[in-house]
Amino acid sequence: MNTLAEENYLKSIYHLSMGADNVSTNQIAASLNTKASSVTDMLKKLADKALINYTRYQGVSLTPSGEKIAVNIIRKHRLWEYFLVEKLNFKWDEVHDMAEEMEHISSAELIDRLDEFMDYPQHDPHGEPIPDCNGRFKSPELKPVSALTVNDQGIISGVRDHTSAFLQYLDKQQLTIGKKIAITEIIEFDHSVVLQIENKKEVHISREVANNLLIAL
Amino acid sequence: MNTLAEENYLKSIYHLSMGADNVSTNQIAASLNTKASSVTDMLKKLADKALINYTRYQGVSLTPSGEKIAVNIIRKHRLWEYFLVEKLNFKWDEVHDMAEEMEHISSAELIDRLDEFMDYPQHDPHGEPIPDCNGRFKSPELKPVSALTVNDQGIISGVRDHTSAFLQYLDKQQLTIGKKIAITEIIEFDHSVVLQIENKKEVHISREVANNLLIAL
DNA sequence: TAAATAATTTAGACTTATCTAAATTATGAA
DNA sequence: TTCATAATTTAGATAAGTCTAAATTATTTA
Ligand SMILES: [Mn+2]
Ligand SMILES: [Mn+2]
Ligand SMILES: [Mn+2]
Ligand SMILES: [Mn+2]
Repeated sequence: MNTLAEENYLKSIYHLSMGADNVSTNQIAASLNTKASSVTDMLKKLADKALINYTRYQGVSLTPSGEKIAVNIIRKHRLWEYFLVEKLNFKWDEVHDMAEEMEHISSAELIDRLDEFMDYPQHDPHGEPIPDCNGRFKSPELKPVSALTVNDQGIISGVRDHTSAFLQYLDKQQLTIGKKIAITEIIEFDHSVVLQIENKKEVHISREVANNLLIAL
Repeated sequence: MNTLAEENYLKSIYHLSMGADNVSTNQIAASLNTKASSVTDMLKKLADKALINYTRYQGVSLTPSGEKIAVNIIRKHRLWEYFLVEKLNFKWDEVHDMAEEMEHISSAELIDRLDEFMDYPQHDPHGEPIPDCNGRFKSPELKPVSALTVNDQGIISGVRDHTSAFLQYLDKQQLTIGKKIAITEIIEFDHSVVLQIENKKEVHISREVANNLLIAL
């Protein structure tokens, strides 16, 4: 098995790989709140274990086995988040830190039973897809509200920012996962957006918010 | 907060304190599968943190704050074991190792919600009492079958041995928690015991088994 | 009560994961 | 293309937790 630190590095590299295909030492350091020199040390260790492709100064990518481990950690993270919200009634902005601990519980049998117990949920409380027990999942095509135009409509299906502040703001505006929205107006001056929620309430959101709210068309 | 290692030491000292009131270095080493010298190092650390009373060569006992931490770990261990058996359908011999990991999940809010979700169970799958959120619990007076005499009857309420081998044997004999039993005969030659389960099946158990099966009268 | 033996502690070393400071390599602006 | 700057790696420390081997203290036993 891998240590807790190794698992966190692999997960971080996996997430950072979504953007570019080679991840830099500094990116990893920033995402794990650690120093670049610590990252270099760990990269050597992960390369020795054949979990990453690493050549000095060139950044890293996950090998298939590294990716498999990362996806499994993410599966566990998202299933526990779903459990916390659906079974223990936590709010979607409260569960991330707990799941950061729970994702390291090792038993595969446990997580598969948990998956079954919750009836194989497809998405976590933030709209992220939950990999199945073989690590497979499909990421639906989501667009930020900021990429839509007037009269476009769709369903709120994810968030880019997972901070409590943002999620609580969305709660207050009733901009929660699953809600249907339609774009009413885009203010050119500041790129803020007016939208209508399920044919009722109208809300006016800033460009910042529009950038971080993801819609399935 | 305390490290995982510190928590395991406190829990071990707590359990060993049930017998005598001062726990020895070697006892702790044996229970944690480590070496006496490692234990000594940790005892100094725990004493510095005022979690144990320790003077060289004299063994240790928990301070009130050390005991509070230990009981909390035990609460978490037993609640997770209950969850695994009652919600995820694991067998009582399968859950201990998973709970050893889960007991270190730190959130108190999480464990209190889990407690509520399961409707405040009083005992874990092995019959051990589950401390409430204030650390309070009552240990019922239990006697091993080996301490009973012919015609005594009672309810199976706990086990001394938690190994898979023993628990699976009990399952096979239908000697499970909650079953009512009555002593039919005690064989003097080898101290084995014949007992009747809920007025039906008769089983013959060895002295060894009789010593490890606990009854509430 | 004095050895012998057992229990415990100390000394010194190792591993993992981290850090700061210094050295090296890469990059991009002039 | 050259050099200043940014990114990355190396060197050397530190802390937690563990180990083996040696030293110390306590306990038994004769
Ligand atoms: Mn999360
Ligand atoms: Mn999530
Ligand atoms: Mn247990
Ligand atoms: Mn138990």
